[in-house]
Amino acid sequence: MPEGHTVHRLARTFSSLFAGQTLRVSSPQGRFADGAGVLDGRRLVASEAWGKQLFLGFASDGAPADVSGAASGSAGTADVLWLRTHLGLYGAWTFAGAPDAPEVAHAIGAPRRRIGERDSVPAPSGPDVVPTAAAPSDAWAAPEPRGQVRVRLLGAHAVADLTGPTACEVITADEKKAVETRLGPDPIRDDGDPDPFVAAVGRSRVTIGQQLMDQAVVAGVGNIYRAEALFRAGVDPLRAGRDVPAATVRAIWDDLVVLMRDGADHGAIVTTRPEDRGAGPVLAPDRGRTRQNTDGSPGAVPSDQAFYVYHRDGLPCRVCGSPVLVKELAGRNLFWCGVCQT
DNA sequence: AATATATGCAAAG
DNA sequence: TTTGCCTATATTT
Repeated sequence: MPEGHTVHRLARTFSSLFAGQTLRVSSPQGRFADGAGVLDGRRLVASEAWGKQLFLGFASDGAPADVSGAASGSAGTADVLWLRTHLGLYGAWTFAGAPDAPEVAHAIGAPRRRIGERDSVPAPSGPDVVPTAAAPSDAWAAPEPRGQVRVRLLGAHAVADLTGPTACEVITADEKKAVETRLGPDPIRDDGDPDPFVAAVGRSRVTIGQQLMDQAVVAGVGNIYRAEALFRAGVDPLRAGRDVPAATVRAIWDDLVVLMRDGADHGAIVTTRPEDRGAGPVLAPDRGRTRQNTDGSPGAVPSDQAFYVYHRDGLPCRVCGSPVLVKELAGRNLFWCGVCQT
């Protein structure tokens, strides 16, 4: 459910909460017991995102911290093990922290009702407070895991719980490289290169709508960014990629860079231009569906005005007024305006 | 209590 | 192209 912006935001959150710390790693649910045992007691030295993949690098305790993950080639990278996670449709990380922990969103991932403020619990002042490498400035105990927690990362002043991931495994640097090799460029990453994206779209008869969802073509785009970027570009999702001018494909990339980086910064997807948002409450009847990523702080834009076409089927197009269309394509709902997008 | 739904992916047919 | 999987939440029976 999270698209790439969410995962980049997670990578930043892990850096700010746990960078350089020796972590206790466990699997309360038990399904990741082996992997947790391997990582337990190691030090977090890197936190990276590529598309929807999150990579957390763990060095054996005592290795120098290098959370940028940039110093490849230096001694010490060899013994880094990586925790690769992918949230899939329902995965989510939830966080809780001591009062002195950096402020983070309570939950990042699948839409979750906010449970309240931080789930921090007063220290039991008993002997069973888990000691951590970097001693917390004051006593703090992590809350009990709630639900099916596959992995729990416990640091000096914060805890992160993962539920419902579609992927969760410990891999080597070589295996990480292999995963990255089959991913397309990521518009959020500084090293994201538009050329392979433009080339891939242009050489295929597969519809541009499907190609935007193909993580080997472009990494991090999901159903919302696909629908919204194509609307903003005025491109019919059902057009064959090779029939879309390269300059238009390149413009879509440039737009994705802006939209997705903004999403990563703010924690919410907003694609509407101010002039296209309704002044008052938009007539959209509430169909009981989540309209927007709920991670991070709520943006200034009401969630029912954040999108042009995503989940707006049957409602009037914000630009031309004709009803927004929906169709199932390759198992996912595709939303678009049949008039504005050609 | 059972069912429907979700911003995803990959293996099987 | 279809199926299976991972989970929490809202809606319906």
